[in-house]
Order: sequence, then structure tokens, then C-alpha cells
Amino acid sequence: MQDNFTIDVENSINSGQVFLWEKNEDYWYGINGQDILRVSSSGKIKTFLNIKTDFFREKDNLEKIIRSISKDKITKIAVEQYSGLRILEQDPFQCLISFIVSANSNIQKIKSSLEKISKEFGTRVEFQNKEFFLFPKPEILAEASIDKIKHCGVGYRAQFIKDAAEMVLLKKIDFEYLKKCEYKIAKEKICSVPGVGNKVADCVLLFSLNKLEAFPLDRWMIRILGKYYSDKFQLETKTITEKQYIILHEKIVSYFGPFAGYAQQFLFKMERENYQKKWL
DNA sequence: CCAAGGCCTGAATG
DNA sequence: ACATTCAGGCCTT
Repeated sequence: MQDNFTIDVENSINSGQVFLWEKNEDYWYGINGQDILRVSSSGKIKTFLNIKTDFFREKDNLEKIIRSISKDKITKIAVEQYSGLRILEQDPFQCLISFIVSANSNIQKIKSSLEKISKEFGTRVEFQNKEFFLFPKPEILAEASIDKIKHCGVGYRAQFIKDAAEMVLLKKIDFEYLKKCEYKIAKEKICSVPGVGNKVADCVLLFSLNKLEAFPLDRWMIRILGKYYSDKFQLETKTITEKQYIILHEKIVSYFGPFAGYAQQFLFKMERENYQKKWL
């Protein structure tokens, strides 16, 4: 009964896209902005606010996307091995703060910091007889004291978080607008947030703003490109400059196509599993 | 434009 | 033990 396009909830959540998720018996529970999602192993969602969300992007035509990104042996293997892996569509503000926190860090610590932020600044609610803390609203983080934010273990990123929250509050960053406009415009805008460079911007664009051509290039992806694609994208240096990032991204999109972000997610997942890296 | 260095933090490594 | 390195970058000089 298992077709090629069944959602693999476990692998989708455990792929470095989201952090405030916990498995409890048969369900995954996750904070998504002001909502909480309870997801069954088959991908059925019940939410705290009782609203419809397309968290697993079921609007996407996976058959078409997979056909489009399967350009070579490596992607074919990754897609086959993790066929149920999905790009998630999460709350943009939470996503923005999450990836600002992620810079120069690792999954376990990102998770711990975000949990502290939610507990310190978010609203406590009960859902399915369990206690949760929603993700704090922009106005709360914009008004918060730097010391209190630092206390969540985010260090120098505290000021970035506060400033980012203020920009969202003042609509200098308008997520609804960014969702509609094209990749380049949205990227430029999101990069104007302090603490947001190319990599963080691409994560936010791909995981919350509907930009499937975003292709976050972190250390892992650079490693993967060097390992499997050195013939296609020559990487001279280990750390890439801003300009190199832009050029590389253009080459990537012209190779993988408009759904390059999906290719990134499959490759990233595969490589980290090969190295047995831990997830949530 | 590019390269180098600093930065919070906590777990892993020597 | 204690020092150093490293982890899913970004910013300033």
C-alpha cells in the first residue's frame, strides 16, 4: 500500500529543518509559531488552534519535483533512499529566529536554546493533556532584555534576535509579502536582518517562505558538492565568500532546476545519515 | 572585492 | 584535570 509519495514523518522532522519537536508514544508534537501540531506516523495533523496547515507541503507535485531534481546517480540514490522526505512549511518568524540561533552551532544546542526561549518568553498552554510553550510573538522578543535572551544560551546572537523581532514587528520584514515575491527580492530583504547571511536566509526562504529554489549552502552541503559534484561545481576554497555563494547558487539552480531546494534536502539528509549525525 | 579574526556555548577530543 | 577544537555563520576590520 506504500507508494513512492507517502510522507515519511520521522525523516522529515529529523532533517534539520525544525527543532521544537518531540516524539511521544505514537505522535510527534511540534511548536509552530502560535500553534502546536500533533502528527501521526502517517502524517495526519491535528492542531491546537484547529486550523488547516499544509505543513508537509502536500500542494507540491512530488512526482514532478523528483523527476526534475533527479539529474544524476547521487540524487537518484538520495531520493530513493529517503523518498518520503518533505520540505516543511513552518511559521516564518519562528523559522527566522531558529536559523539566526543556528549560526555557528549544532542541532542539539539550537534545540536547547529554542526551548529555553519558548519557556522564558512564550505562552504556556495545554494540548492533548500535555504542557507546551508556544513560540514567543515578535512583540515579546522585541521588548525583551538582552540579558534575559542571553540567558537562553544564545550568546552574541541575543542582539540579533531582538533586532530581528523588532523588524518583524515594525513590518520592515513582512512575511506575507516575502511569500509572494520572487526569490531574489525576498532574499535581499531577509539578508538585511542582522545575523542573517546567505545560508540562514536560504533556510528561511526554503522552509517557511515558499522558495523552492533556495539551496542553503552550509559546511555539509559544501562538503557534499566537493565530494560528488567537483566536476560540475569547482570549489576552490573551503570557506566561501559572499560572491562565490551567489555564483555557486546560480550554477546549482541551473543544474538542479527550480526545485533545487528539494535536492538539497535529500542530499543533506543522506550525507548526515551516512556520518550518523544525531537529530532531535 | 577578499582574507583573517572574533564571537557565546557546550560537547568532544587531546 | 585542563586546554583546545569544533559545530549546520555572520560581521567587522
